Amino acid sequence: MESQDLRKVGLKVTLPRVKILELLESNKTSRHMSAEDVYKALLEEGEDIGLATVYRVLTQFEAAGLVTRHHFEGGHSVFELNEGTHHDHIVCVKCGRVDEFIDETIEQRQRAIAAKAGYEITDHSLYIYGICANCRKV
Amino acid sequence: MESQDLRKVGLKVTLPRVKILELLESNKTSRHMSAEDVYKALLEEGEDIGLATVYRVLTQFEAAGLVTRHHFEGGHSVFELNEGTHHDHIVCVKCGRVDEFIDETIEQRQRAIAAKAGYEITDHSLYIYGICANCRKV
DNA sequence: CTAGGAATGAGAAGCTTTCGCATATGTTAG
DNA sequence: CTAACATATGCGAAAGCTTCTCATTCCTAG
Repeated sequence: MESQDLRKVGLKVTLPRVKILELLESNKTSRHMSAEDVYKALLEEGEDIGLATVYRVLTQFEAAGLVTRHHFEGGHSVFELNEGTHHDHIVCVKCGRVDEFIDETIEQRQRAIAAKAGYEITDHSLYIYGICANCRKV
Repeated sequence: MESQDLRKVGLKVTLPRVKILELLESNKTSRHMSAEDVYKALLEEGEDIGLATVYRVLTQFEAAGLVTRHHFEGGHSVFELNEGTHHDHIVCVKCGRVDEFIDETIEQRQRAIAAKAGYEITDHSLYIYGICANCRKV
């Protein structure tokens, strides 16, 4: 029940917010969508939701911890539904395949490094780029 | 001798390219400069180099492997002179300060993760975002 | 030294993202 | 259940960063 999720994080249950959350949860397209992707997907469903609203809602979702914003190359952001567990990404530079992983050792080291440098961590991003098994076969 | 570096990578030796390379190598300001930073620094030196040229030159330097482009939060890029050694970054989200670090444990874990997932690593990027000691004082 | 192709500068244009404001929509008290 | 209020939306305009266009200027090979 999405509306509960929204209420829980203190957001009014409005049609755009519900539709966007449904879309992200439906996972119809990809787990990683740009604001533009979301906007177009909604249009195709016949939902008339403005692009500005998509941005606003995604930003609110991010603030509420429902989604994570990734800064990919090309100067635009993509959003990904949070499903409880933090994870990092390993991306195939040939086919675009994305795998996710978690490594507690790395997490620990990051915290240690930040502490030593005098930073209070707000976020971090780790991307490994490589060629996946499939693409190497060819 | 910068002009040699430029010739080596197949770029004509022009005043803007020399000045920008000198600036990056002089390390006068910071190791990590946005195009705007470079533009302003050149203006202060009395060099009348257009912003468009700065972008063009930095993009060419990137293609030639002289600099690396980083995509930071906030939607802008910063450029860093390549000097052989790999390192990762920790960025202050308030003041934009950037520190660098190397952690062999993390490097090892990354290699292990990639191997397990069947990837052959080509590259990786790790950014830690946080608030630096200075900004937390305020 | 000269000619021709490449690079530059200035401003316009493109993209993503945000803002402002009138209107429409949830929510809550009655 | 309804009404009144605060909040969210939609639209267009605007802001920031980056790229493009094109006339002019600058390297470099001959």
